[in-house]
Amino acid sequence: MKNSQLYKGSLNTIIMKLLEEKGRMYGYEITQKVKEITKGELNITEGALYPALHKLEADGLLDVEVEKVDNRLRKYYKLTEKGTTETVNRLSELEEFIKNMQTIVSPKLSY
Amino acid sequence: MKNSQLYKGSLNTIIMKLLEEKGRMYGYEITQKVKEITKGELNITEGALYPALHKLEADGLLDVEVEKVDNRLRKYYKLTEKGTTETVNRLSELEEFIKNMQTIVSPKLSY
DNA sequence: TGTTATGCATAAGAAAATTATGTATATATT
DNA sequence: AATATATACATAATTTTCTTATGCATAACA
Repeated sequence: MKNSQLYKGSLNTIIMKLLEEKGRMYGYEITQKVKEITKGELNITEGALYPALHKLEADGLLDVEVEKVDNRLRKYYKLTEKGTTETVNRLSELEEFIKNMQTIVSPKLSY
Repeated sequence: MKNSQLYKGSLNTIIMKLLEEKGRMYGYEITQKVKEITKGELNITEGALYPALHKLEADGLLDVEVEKVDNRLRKYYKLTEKGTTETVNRLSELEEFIKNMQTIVSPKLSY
């Protein structure tokens, strides 16, 4: 999704967090939202996004609702109950991950 | 390297940062250091570590010195000049990444 | 009328990891 | 003495995740 490979593995967490916040979103909306939040730094490609959404759905973490807006198709995704539970876990993992990476970058008095 | 897939893509940066700090380290030492820093949360597997070290060396970012300690082989790695320069870039990318992920997790007043 | 934006999708390939082995020495345990 | 754990390296097969390229279709803008 970007030149920096650091974002590898974080796409699912990003999607789930946004859905937790927004309630429901469609694919293209997610790419635009992330671009906005990161001030253009992170551009999620369709080749990464859509397979990710399909997998999350197949795993029972997301539900889909298809709607037609302005004669164009939109697939709205939202978290299932299972997905909501899983999001809590993912987010605490993310916080731990960030803490650990910060410790590695700026070791302070830790080691 | 762990159950959480978030660490995917961060291994090279971790290695380079540790080498920048320590001067030189050998593979096994890196795994132990990371385990210590992250309080057991991040366990770098050999299958990830050694190919990563070999690639960094092949790319001219690391140099190796082989030593025998206690009748056991050790391969000490250190940053080349090119590697040191590249580490600066990687670390600023990491900081940007962390900032972006924090914004996504806790949106504050940003959007 | 051609480009950009919106909106979805998949297929081929690359990159980076996991999992499973393999070799070898040193130390601790039973 | 035998066995398990720790130290220290390595690679091969497979999987996960992403990039790059391509495809279809409508809307808006220049």
